[in-house]
Amino acid sequence: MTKRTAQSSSIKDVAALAGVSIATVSRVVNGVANKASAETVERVRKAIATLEYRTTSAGRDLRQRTSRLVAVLAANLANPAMAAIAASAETALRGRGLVMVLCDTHDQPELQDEYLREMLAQQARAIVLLGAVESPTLRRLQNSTTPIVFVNRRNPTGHVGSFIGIDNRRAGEDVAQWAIGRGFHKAALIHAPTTSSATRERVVGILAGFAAAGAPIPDHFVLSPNAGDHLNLGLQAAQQLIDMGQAPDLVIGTSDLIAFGAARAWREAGFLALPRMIGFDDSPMNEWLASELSSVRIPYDAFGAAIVEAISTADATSQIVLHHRIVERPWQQRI
Amino acid sequence: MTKRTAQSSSIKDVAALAGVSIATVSRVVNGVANKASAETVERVRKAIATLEYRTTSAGRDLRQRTSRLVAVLAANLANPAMAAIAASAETALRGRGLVMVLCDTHDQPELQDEYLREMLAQQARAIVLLGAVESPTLRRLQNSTTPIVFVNRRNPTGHVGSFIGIDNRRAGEDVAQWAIGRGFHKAALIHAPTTSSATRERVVGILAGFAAAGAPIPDHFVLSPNAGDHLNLGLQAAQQLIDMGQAPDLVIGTSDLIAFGAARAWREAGFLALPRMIGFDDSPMNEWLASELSSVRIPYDAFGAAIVEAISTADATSQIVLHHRIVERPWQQRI
DNA sequence: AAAACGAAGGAAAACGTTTTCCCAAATCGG
DNA sequence: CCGATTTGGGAAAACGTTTTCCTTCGTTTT
Repeated sequence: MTKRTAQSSSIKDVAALAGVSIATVSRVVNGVANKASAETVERVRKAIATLEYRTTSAGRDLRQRTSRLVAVLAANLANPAMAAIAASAETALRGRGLVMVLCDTHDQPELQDEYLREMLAQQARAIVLLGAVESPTLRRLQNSTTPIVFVNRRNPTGHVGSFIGIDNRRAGEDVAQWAIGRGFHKAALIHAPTTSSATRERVVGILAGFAAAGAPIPDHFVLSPNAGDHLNLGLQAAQQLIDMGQAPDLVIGTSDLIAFGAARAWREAGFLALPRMIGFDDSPMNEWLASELSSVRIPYDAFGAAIVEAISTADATSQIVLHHRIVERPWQQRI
Repeated sequence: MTKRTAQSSSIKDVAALAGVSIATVSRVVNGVANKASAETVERVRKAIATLEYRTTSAGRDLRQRTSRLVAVLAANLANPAMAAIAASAETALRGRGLVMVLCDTHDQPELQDEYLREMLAQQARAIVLLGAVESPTLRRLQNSTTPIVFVNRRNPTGHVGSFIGIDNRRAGEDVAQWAIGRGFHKAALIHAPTTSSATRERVVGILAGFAAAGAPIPDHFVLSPNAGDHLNLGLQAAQQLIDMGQAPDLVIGTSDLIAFGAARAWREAGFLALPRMIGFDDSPMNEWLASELSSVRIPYDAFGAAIVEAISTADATSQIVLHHRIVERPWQQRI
């Protein structure tokens, strides 16, 4: 008689069991004030508990023309720092009743566009670009009503958009000061292509920092191969340095991955003593896996809250600056 | 006059523009045969392109009582190997028009339950448990119609469920054989709690392998602390070994993270020469970051396709065994 | 005592699809 | 050339919500 399938129950079942209309159930669920007496609320609550009722999101989304989904489009999930930020975002979003959909754009404009379109069709509540790349659909999205948040890298289309990240220029300067203060005088800088604002600002900061101290990095110590991911990029740049017979006393990578790649070059070349290295991002695994790499730590755990704040506020140009700090790891001199 | 807001267009707009009914549009979109003439299809196609129409998922989901969402509940996203599997899953699912929702359960039953309930309310098409843990809701889900796939770890509730992973027991035996073949005779085994089938089977395989060769690992070389994550677990176990004055010539960890933790213990204790180590999983980063760790490689890239296959088939007990192989990395003897 | 108001709650519309019935026209089999 | 089948397509129901109007009381204000 009653629909007793394995299917979960709907608001109608709850209404029937509680002896009220579905409107009332909805209002109780959503906590609308002054719309139900204490006893009614109680009865509805009990019915909900009995039937283990949970709002079906499709119905809600359809009616409200929006969903609980928040798209997080990450440039590279293989980067543990990005994965850590994504994890932080997921926790924070859930705290607000939102669901994270995570995609890896592999830094490819076409893939990013495909995801953007798909997420619009899903009526995503907001879109978080964790390392955005310039692309047509992104450009067309500027005047959409869907909140877009740029994390780490600024809006690459030239328009100003909501941004969350550290002060990269300042971080670069800090690294330069740190290097000078520690007495390094033959630093090499390996950086990724400056298409991303993060890399660009870091490079500018580093060079400015050295220049201000009267110790500029010579041109032939600044390398920027354009091949492949950051790991291979660091590898190739370092091989180039080695081929040139250069022996820097410090290698600065604009990301930790670059530093990892560089380290591999020296290892493979058979060097026993690697130059000291410093990178950016400092993933949680560094403490365990890269115990000799110093790094500029970005506060991954703080990103989640910042993202939630950014998508909650109506301001599409809000800028949230998170604080970085240099994590210096001891240098193990091998005998 | 016409609804010309920033909102995206609906099936009605397409129908109007193409001069057909919404039913026809729907059929064209979904490729229903024998329901529209070639010219009609063409007209509808053009209208769709003009309006940049994309099906609103809420409407479809509501009608079909299911969604395109596939929930992936990972036990620990900080583990690069899990992140790699998740990335592989995402790509494969997208190829089938499905959307991945990624959650981190932190190996906690309560959190896993919370996610399970949420995903059921979302009418998730399927649920992928990437490292499941025993929990009440999971148990109650046994007779649900939603496909559930267990990856890496088998169904912890005792019921048999769809499984994807390597042959862990066999992998354990392979490691034992490898160790014996390489002449190690003072191996230490550090393993996580055997609540997970993966760990359990690996341990059994390893011990059986050594025993079969007449070279069993002595009890006091088998350690299984129960504190914290795998990194700390490895650290503590290794510290214990060091405190006991033991100097194994090989450390076997049931996961790479355990090996990383163990390595840290020796480093922090000031040892210049670490014991050789072998772990399980072999994340893509190992090649760069852990160039001396040998490991049993699981084929991360193969997981995506396997997951798609598992959730497509009706068989709720399908078992997909992926092939592992030992990646041996050279041992750099430091002078 | 009348008027005004707030509280409690129901009826019904609307959201965008898919899909089941229909029906008309065209094609086919004999 | 007639009945049967196929092809092409429309009308409308249904999916599960939220929310806008109403309506009915009971209470407060004049």
